[in-house]
Amino acid sequence: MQSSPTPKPTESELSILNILWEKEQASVREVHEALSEHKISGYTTTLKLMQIMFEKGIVSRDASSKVHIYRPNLTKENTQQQLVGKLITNLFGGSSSQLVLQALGNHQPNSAELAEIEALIAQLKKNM
Amino acid sequence: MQSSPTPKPTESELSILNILWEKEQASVREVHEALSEHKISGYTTTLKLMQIMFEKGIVSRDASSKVHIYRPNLTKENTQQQLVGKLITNLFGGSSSQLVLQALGNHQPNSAELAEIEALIAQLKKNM
DNA sequence: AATTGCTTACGAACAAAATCGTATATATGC
DNA sequence: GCATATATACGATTTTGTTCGTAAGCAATT
Repeated sequence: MQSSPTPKPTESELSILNILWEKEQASVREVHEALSEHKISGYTTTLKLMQIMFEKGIVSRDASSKVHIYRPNLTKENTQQQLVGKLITNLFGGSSSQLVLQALGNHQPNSAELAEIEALIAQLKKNM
Repeated sequence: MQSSPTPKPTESELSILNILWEKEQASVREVHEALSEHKISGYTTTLKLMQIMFEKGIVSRDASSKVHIYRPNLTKENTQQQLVGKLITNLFGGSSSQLVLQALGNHQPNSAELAEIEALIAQLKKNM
């Protein structure tokens, strides 16, 4: 449809976005806390990253109180779509089914998930 | 099982790997030629990238003749697996089915591909 | 042997991302 | 009012990736 309004987030930015998506909104402190579960880096590093994301337009923030509150500007769904699309193009020769086979083969879903996938496939076949 | 022996290839490196996977092996000139279809950059840029990939262990090369012949050290399958796994972890909360639904929903496969996917699903169900 | 045309080697410049230290503002409790 | 704690701002550094210019080697042709 149209080109992406914001450039692809970096890996660090993605980590932060994941937290913002989960919490809906958060202060730098909260993000940093959550981030620290998996990664060790200074508070000001997280701060700086989030400031840069703000400059890039990846997040917005409410600066009306001392503690700024950040919100994601990208939806998780759009970002997933963008990155999956890139992966399909760059590594699967544009074939989504190749990606699907790869994903299913190496990360077995449970039966409920399988049912969901089957339902979607049935849907797709109906619309062909 | 064990951590990745080679670090994740960059995007440029991935472009080169794609060509090497297709050709099985190639000189810098051949890679550069193929690369030029999509991207414009100097010959020495491609050369340098491939030299760095060699230093990183991503490719190996036969330097016995003047024109060095490069080969990929990573298989396409392993690299796909690695990157898909990362995507599932980083962006789909570890749920492969979420990725699959996303991929199928936004990049409709044809009926032959659908059949392939259904076959794999049948296989998976049998083994549960 | 000199020129031409290709090759690799290598350093340098540039850009982007990540990290952190320090300065400064502000609110709270004494 | 002052000290303390916590916040943002911002510059500096480091690391990684990308790009290219230039040098040097080598083979073939003249």
